Amino acid sequence: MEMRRMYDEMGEIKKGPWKTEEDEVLMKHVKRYGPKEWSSIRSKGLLQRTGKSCRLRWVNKLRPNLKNGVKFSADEERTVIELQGQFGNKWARIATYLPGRTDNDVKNFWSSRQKRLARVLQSPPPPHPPQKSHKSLRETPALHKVPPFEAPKRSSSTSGESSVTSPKTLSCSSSYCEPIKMVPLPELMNPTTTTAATTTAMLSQEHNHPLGQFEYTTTIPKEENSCNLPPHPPSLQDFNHVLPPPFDAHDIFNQLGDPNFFAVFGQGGSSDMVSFPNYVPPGGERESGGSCGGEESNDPIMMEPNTFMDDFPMDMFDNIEPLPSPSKW
DNA sequence: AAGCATATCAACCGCCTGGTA
DNA sequence: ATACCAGGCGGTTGATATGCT
Repeated sequence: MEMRRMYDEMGEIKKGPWKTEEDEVLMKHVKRYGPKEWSSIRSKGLLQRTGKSCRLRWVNKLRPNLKNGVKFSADEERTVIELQGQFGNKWARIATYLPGRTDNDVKNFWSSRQKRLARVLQSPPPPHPPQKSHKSLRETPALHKVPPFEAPKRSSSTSGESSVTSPKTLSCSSSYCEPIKMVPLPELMNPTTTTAATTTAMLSQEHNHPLGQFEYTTTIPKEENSCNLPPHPPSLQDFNHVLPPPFDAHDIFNQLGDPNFFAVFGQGGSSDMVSFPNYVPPGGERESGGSCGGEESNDPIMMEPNTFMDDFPMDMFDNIEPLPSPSKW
């Protein structure tokens, strides 16, 4: 009778949560034929699940050595953040650097993080002095254990399983940047590249939000031979310049309670000490120095991979997409 | 204790790609 | 050349768990 129910109705595709019996059938199939021929499971009448469903179940839940129910470690979090900056939303690719994690795991982790960022940035600022509520602590349990973010390693992921593709090396030049664009933030956010750009753009998600009108001045390389320099990474002071009172960038970032948050900018810093050591404002000290050509060096002005630049590609304004409704988060 | 907000997770959907008949 | 199919992937959704008021 149970089996009868399991099959729903004759010929129908079974959907929904998997039962233990189904898992066992699937495991048996994989044991015998390997993780393939998923469609044959149904055609043989073993299960009324689609091949896709079977594959998904195996990949996400039944495969050996999965870290099911284990929270992302600080290292894993950093890896995801770093690789997301490099690869974008290529979850399957990112997951290959995280043993025991699936693309679904990575996707869910990132999605949760984004929602949290969105929520924090949309909520009104806390009264001064800013204080961490129990609530925010609860909602970022793992993140609070994360030690301050360190500059991403250049040639390997934290998992050590394999190397990240050779990162872009960005160095400074004598003609660093000149400000050329004022970008209304509602236009800045591209849902498909929700990284650092998102964080900034989220501040203006809702037009009736006090932050709705604020604009962020970005910069682009002055000349072609300026080594494709990125817009300068913003400091909290930069955010404060554009945040209308009573908002305070420190408050917002403190609310996040997410030290790894700053990883999206490519530089470390806890919520208590935020800094972008590589950042020199246009017309600043960088004017006088800097190497060009992209070779590795110890030059302190050289930017690490996964920098702010990765989040703000040069053509980022070419494909502006409408923002999703905040209610959909 | 109940109700609400939020986080987490599992699974589905639709699109894309590559192989093959 | 093309139609079909299987599998892979990213986006999304719904259910459940958890914690707070």
